[in-house]
This record gives sequence, C-alpha cells and structure tokens, in this order.
Amino acid sequence: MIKQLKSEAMQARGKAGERDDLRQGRAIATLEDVARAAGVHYSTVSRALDPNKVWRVNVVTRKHVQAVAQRMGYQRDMVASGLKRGRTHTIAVVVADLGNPFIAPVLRGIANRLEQAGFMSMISDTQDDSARLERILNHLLSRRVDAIILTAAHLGDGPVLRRISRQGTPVVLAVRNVPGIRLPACTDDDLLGGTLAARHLLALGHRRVAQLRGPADVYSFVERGAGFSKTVAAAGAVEVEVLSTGLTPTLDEGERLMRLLLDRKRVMPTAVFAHNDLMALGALAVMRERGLNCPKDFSVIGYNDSPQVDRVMPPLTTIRQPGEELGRTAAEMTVALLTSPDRPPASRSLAPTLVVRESTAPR
Amino acid sequence: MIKQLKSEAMQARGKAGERDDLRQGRAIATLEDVARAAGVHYSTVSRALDPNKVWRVNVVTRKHVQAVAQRMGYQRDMVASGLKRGRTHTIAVVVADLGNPFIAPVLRGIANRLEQAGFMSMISDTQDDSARLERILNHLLSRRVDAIILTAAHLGDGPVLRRISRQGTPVVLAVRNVPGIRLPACTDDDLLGGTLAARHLLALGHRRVAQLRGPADVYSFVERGAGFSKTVAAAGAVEVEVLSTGLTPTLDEGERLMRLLLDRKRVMPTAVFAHNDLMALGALAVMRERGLNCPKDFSVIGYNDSPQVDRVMPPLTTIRQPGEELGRTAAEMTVALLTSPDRPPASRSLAPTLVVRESTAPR
DNA sequence: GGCAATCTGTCAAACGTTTGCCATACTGCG
DNA sequence: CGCAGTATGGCAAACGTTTGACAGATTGCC
Repeated sequence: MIKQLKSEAMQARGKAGERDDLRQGRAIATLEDVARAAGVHYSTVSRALDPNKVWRVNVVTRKHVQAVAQRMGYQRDMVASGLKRGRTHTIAVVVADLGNPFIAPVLRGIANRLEQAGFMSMISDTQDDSARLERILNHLLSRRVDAIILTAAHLGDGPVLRRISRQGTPVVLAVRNVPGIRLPACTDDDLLGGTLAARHLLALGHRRVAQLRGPADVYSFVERGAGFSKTVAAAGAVEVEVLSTGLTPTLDEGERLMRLLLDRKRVMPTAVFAHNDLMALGALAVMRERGLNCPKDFSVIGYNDSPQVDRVMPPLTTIRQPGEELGRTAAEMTVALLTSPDRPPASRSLAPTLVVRESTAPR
Repeated sequence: MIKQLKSEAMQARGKAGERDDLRQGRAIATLEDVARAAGVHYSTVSRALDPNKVWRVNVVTRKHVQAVAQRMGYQRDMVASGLKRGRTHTIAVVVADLGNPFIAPVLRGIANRLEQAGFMSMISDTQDDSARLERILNHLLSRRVDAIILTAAHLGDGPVLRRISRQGTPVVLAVRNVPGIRLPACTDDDLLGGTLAARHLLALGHRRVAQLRGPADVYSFVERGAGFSKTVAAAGAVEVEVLSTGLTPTLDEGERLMRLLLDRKRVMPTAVFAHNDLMALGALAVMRERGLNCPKDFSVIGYNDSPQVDRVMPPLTTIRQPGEELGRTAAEMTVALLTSPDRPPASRSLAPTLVVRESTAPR
C-alpha cells in the first residue's frame, strides 16, 4: 500500500522535478529539490547518496533517488556538508616558491594521491616569507581544511605549526623538515645528499671547494651544508668559501653569490656545490658571462634534479630528490593521519641519489 | 544602568573567557564563545567584527568586543560564513600544467592581486585533460568558490564552461581563450605573436621554416600557427612542415616532434618555430644530441619567455607573453566581475613582444 | 493472533554565521 | 513632561547538510 503510494508519488513528482530543474535553469539543486522531485524526504536523499549510510534505505528507493539526483545533476554542497561534519575534504598544500621547477613533481605526486583518496588540494605560495606563512595558515584554519601539507617550513616556524596542530588541524611536513618538532614529516635525507655531493667532487680529485648555500633558517640547507662540509673536512680537503643567501634560493641569487665568489681576491675553488639547481644554473650563467668554462675551469653540482636541468648546457650534475615520490608519500601520510588520528604515521626519510652529468669533471 | 551592568559583566566574563580558551586548549573559538566572554549577544560580536556592520554597534562595545576576540584568537569560520552568505572568498585557479615554468609568474600575479582584494586562490591542475577539467569544475562548484580563473581551456570546453557560468559561478579565461564564448578573457594576442615570430625569421633571411605546434584544440596554438603561416606565405617563403602534438606541449614532446622533423627524408627547414619554450628546449636538446648547432644549422624560436630560458645554451629567442601581468589583469577582471556582476568587464588582449637572443641567426 | 524484532523513512536539532526585525533606552524638541 | 526619532543590542530564522531519535509497517515466531 505504502509502496503503491510511493511509486505513484514518484511518477507524479518525476515530471514536476524535471520541469523544476529546467525552469530554474541557473540555481544548483539542493537535497530538498531532489527530495521533492523523487517524492521522498530529503534526509532519505542524503542517506541514499552517502555510501556510508545507504544501508538505511531500501534498494528500490535508493536506485530511484540516485537516478533522480543524477538526472538533476545534484552535487552535494561541500560547504554545508563541511559545516555539519567538520570535514571539508580539502587539504592545503603550502609551498615556498611555485617558481622553483622542482616543486611541480612534488605537487603532482600530492594531487594525484589525494585525488585518489577523494580529497582536493588547495595550493598556496608563501614566497618564503614566514609572516605570509602565518597569514596563510590562519586563513586555512578558518577555511577548515582537513589537513595541511607544508613544504615551506623555516626553523622558526615551530611555534606556529604547533599551535595549528594543537588547534586540531593535522600538519604534515614535506621536503623541508623542522628538527625537534613532533610532526610527521616526509623528507629527503639532506645530510646524505650533502655527503654524496662532497664525495663525488672529492672522487674527481677536487681539493678546494665552495658552497652556494640556501637560507640558514631552512633545515634542508643546514643539513646539506653540514653533510658536505663534514665530508670535505674528513678528506682533508679545504672549503675555501661558504656563501649563503638569506632569500629564496633562485637563479638570481645563484648569480649574485657566484659573482661574489669570483670577485674575492683569494684562492679559488675548483668546484662549487650549489644547494639547489636554480642556484647552480645561476652559477653557470655567471661563468659563461665571464668566459669561464664549466666543467673545465669549475665543476658545478646542484641539488634536486629539477625537470630540465638535464637539458641545459652543460647538463647539470646534481643530487636527485625523488620529488613525485616525496609528494606521494606525504599525501599518503596525511591520508593515514586523517584515517586514524590517534596513531600518527612515522616520519620518513627518502634517500637522494647522485646523478652525474657533464657539469663536473676530474681536476 | 545598563552600561553599568554591561561593564560588570565584561569584567566578570573577561576572566572566565580567558580561562575558557585556556581550558579548551585545542578547539577554536566561535562567535558564541567570544560573546560569552565579552558579555554580549553573539550577533553583536558578529557585527562588531564585520567592517560593513560595525556602525550598528556602539564604539565602546565594539572596542571591547574586538579586544576580547583578539585575545581569544577568534577567527571567523569561513565555512559557516560561506554557507550563510553564499560567498566563500575563495577563487579557484585552474591551470593546464604546473610543470610549465611559464605558469608560475601568472599564478603569482593572480595570487598577489587576489590577496590584496581579500580573496584566497585555490589552484588545481588539469594536466590538459578535459575530463579531469570537468571533474575539477564540478568539485569547485560544490565548494562554492566565488569565481573561477581558467588558464587551461580547450576548444571543446565551451559547453561545460557555459553550464558553470549559467549555474552562477563567474568564469574568467586567462592565457587561453575560447572563440565565440561569451566569457571575459585576458589573453595574449597569439595571432600577433605568431606573426612576430615569422617576421623575425623572415627578416633573418630564412625561406624554409617549420613549426612545432601545440595541441590543435587549444585556441592559443591555433592562433600562433595561423599568424605564423600567414606571414610566411605572404612573404613567399615556404613552410616545409607543421608538426603537431596532441598532448601537453612539454619538453619531451618537443624532442619527439624535432626528431620526427629531422628524420624526414625531405627538404630541411633552416628555422623552427616552437609554440612554447618547453618544446623549443626539446628541439635544442635533440639538435645537440645529433651534433647540430643552433643557431648555425637551425634557428629556433620559442614562445612565452619562460623564466630561465635566457640562461640556457644558446639563450633562447622567444616571443614574450607578459605572464605576471596576464595573471594580475585576469584577477583584476575577476574582482570587478564579483563587485558588479551586472556589467562584465571587457576582454583584454595584451601584446606579446619579440625577445631576440642567440638561438636565431641570419641565414 | 499476538508480540518482538527488523526495516525503512520522517522529524527535527544541530553545525557557526548573518541579518531583518523588534524592543528598549536614550536624545532632542515643543 | 510627553513624544517622535534615533541609537543600540537581542532574537530568531535562515543557509544546506547530517544524523540520532522515533514511528509505522512488515516480518518471523510461538
């Protein structure tokens, strides 16, 4: 009897519904619209459309509701849903510099993995500015993102990150770690990376080397520098100069530092370790401009193995960070954290590898 | 009398409030928490914190409420606000390929301008896939973004875009236009760009040229190709080959196309116009690999003037698109559209310029 | 046939803001 | 002093979804 009534209602409303969504033309259908069109209560529609709740609704009602919803192009309103559930299915990804080509594969790794898990990623760029980072983080909190993947951490960001985390938004560090912070992190082993760079140059016979360092308040660069210096010292070679930028390590900064290095009136190194590929490219540009040949006059080694550095002249020897994998793993950890918040995933450190090309040569 | 009571309440609640937010430690303060702490109704707090409504609340109450809110670290919940107001203050930026270095300045231009206007940008990457684009757009609709800036349009995307737009979310096109669509767009004049490229090569004396084209279903490439071909033909020179990629025009695609070109057993061109810098870089790489010299054997001209193409070997001659300005202008138009939706901003076309470097030489 | 158990759908109260409307208190004026 | 007008704050109904509680109907069982 009820079923009878229901199916009549279904038919009667079906057409009305159809007319409805045509009539409105612009507005987007709500649960209530679908419910009206399907002849059921809107809570039933909500359940019929929620995989975790479908068992509460009869299979024939469910099919019918789903069909109507489909036909009307219903899309759950994530804002309302987010308000009610406290979950927005959005994960923020904060990067230091979108202009660094190395970040693209990381982002791709993150986005693909997150999408697969039903999340959307929302990317912001801090331009390596901590004040901006804090603004962005507050904004994200108020947007109620489910989690934050941060690839732009500076050493001083600990307190802010702890606050965010304490306020209930999980934070996962990627690429750049912050020592001593109790946050899951997925990074490259930069100490090892620096070591590899040094070993390579030493193996080629270089005894006088220099560094073009990234900002001292980014742990990755601290580690790269430390690994490099320690290995060089242990071999009894000499580090003639260590130049640091305080800014985002871009190509321009690489040029500036390289000019500084060449302009010194002291003993010259025979090889240069740049803390990222962009700075290495800058160094190369300055050398070209001064008529110096790489690798004849200087060997140059970069870091990251960014896309395209294998195509420049000379193809760049570099330390490869597995960008996409770093991103994928960070996303993985984030999803794990959201699934079981009680037991946070262990931090992971991926091994970098040496990629020998033509910018380094025996001394 | 009332004032008396209120200020007592203020003091009494002040401490309670302070204890409150310390006690909870993790949760984030709501309007009601602040109201309780300040001894007023939460609607008053809402008004005291909304620049457009402050006039409704007495200056002393306002100051007090603002102080309490500040102290408690209150942040308006944008999700709830978005639900109620229908405005999320979030603008989605959809790009085709984050791996293309040209997009970074565009994004920077957009983000800076939007931030200045109080919006946040949310970036997604379609990987030049229309199906993915549609998924992303639907997602964004359900997230209720205030507007969408699309730099990833294909010719076939018209209907989808019209639907989105009809459903009430403004769409602004940037970088890539779609002819005949009634949507504001801010693009580069690609027809002129192609023309400039051709003129430059012709002026250098080249009479046999070839193109490495981007996908035929992206209007920018259609235009670049048309401008180039027309100019070449008008000068009586010959276009020996036009090779198209169907995929995202990356460095790899550039290499593939260049190999195809060199492997033909027919008359060789003396100059190549690549539809973007990435493909030009690919062409350069293949030439190097085959022992050919640029610009001696072939001149190569790219498009975009992406960051860093002035530093490769040889520095790339290219058509410069003003990336940051394109982004800034698109953002500008979007803000305008949101401010006065009735009268949409006129589309704008920015002029590209020729940047001569060393990858082109007289024949 | 009566009763418990199960199944299915409806009701209504949240989530945190915003905002039109109302009530009160205060101001100025005759 | 009475009254209109204004300033200020509270009330409560939304926004669209989710979900615990409930109710009516059906089933199974003795």
